[in-house]
Amino acid sequence: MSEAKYLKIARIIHDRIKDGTYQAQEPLPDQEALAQELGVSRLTVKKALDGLERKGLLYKQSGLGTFVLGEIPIQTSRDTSASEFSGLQEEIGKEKITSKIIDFSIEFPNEQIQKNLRLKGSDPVYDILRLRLLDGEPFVLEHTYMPVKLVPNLDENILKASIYNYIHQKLELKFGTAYRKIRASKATKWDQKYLEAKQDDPILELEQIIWLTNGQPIEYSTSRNRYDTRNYVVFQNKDF
Amino acid sequence: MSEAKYLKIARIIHDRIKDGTYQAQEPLPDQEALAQELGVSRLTVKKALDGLERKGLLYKQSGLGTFVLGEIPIQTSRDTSASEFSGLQEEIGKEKITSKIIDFSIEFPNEQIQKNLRLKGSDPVYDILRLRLLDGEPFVLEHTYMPVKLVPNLDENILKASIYNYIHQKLELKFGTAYRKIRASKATKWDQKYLEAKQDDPILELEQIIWLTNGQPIEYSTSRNRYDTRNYVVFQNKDF
DNA sequence: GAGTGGTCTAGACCACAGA
DNA sequence: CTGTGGTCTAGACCACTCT
Repeated sequence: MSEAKYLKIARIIHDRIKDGTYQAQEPLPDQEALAQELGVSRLTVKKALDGLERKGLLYKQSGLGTFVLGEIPIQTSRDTSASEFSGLQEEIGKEKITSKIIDFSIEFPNEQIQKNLRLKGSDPVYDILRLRLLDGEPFVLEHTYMPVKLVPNLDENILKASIYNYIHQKLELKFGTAYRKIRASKATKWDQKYLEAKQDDPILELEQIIWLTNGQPIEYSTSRNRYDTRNYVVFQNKDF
Repeated sequence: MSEAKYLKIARIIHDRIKDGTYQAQEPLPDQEALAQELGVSRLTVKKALDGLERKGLLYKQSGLGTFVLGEIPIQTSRDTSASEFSGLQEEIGKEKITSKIIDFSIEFPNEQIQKNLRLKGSDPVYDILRLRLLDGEPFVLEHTYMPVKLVPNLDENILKASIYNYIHQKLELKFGTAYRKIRASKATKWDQKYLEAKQDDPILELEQIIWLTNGQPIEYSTSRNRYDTRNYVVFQNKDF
């Protein structure tokens, strides 16, 4: 089975919401009817609907039905989901994002990095400082630590392209979970130099640890964003 | 049935992780064994584990087992989940949070508010500006719009206590979904006055729309946080 | 009472990891 | 090959909403 049925069903219903077959604020056919129509069990339909509910496309009311949520007024195309694993290139587009390597070295981790990446002092890490540019304009300053043993043979060509592509496609590693902390902070001298932030410009900072599906921490990083070009978005649903 | 079985099972396993019965990085008993022990079907156990996985307590590896993730190094008690509906009082504690009402009026909504709350121009809204203090120190400046028809009889006593308590317990309304946008911005004169922010202090801003379980928007609000006392946290899991 | 979504079961088969 | 989690089914009962 190449793809789970419930994912196919979810895509079908997703498409129907997008193309207007199911209208905003209007109810979908009930789960049993969808199950019949699509040739699966009701539970499989429910699982598909649960996924779409988490994504914010619909909501369910026990006893009443399943409804299309409709457009979210404050949502814009510039919003960055805080719940995605994709790198900047996949998120925004390969053509638009370029990277400048400011620093790239291999070192032994200090105590904080050891703790965050669950390493010994003798396990070397990459220490990567990259400036990411959007249409040639400074966008994000990323400081990334990764264990060398998990990401062998990292080089400048990969850094200039996409680390995530290398990890996912070449090394075939999969991200499992991430803990992300978002805060505002003052512009440092580096922000002023590389992001071309003014001294009193705020910075939107994201600090995160990413784990592989096998529970190993693979990345500890800090992203400093220009305040005028980026925000993070969270969609929250009861129960989830 | 007062509470779903899978929620009880989840709590039991949660407790076992907390009290060290299941150790970090170690596997839990397999789903079938847990099902036998706890007297439920395997699917019910899986549902409980799925919930704990979303919360970040454990991760699963198909073919291998279910493992305890363990402590998250960068997590602190000050972290505010960006995925909760609770108000400040429930989050931080009734004793520590006080509120000062800066402005409280009823008005007809402008176009933006009409769109965000899905209202007509003739549907009045509350326009509430509150300063929330933590241990007497300025903490968050909240600007909230709510439809009058959904939240009748709001008054200053409620605003000084907890709006969310009133909505949930007195009106018995339930929040269903929320779309939250987090950004950094510069301190305005109001931030300087009420939050006692300096002119060049950054502000951590959260803009959100909250919907009830029946799909009606009940709140559009903007929270301006002092940068040195608050951050938002997102936990992300593959598939979820 | 009728119709909806939520939960739960027993049983089956699949995909995947490791010996 | 064995053991794990992932998916799927058919059928059942429950809680909830509205008429």
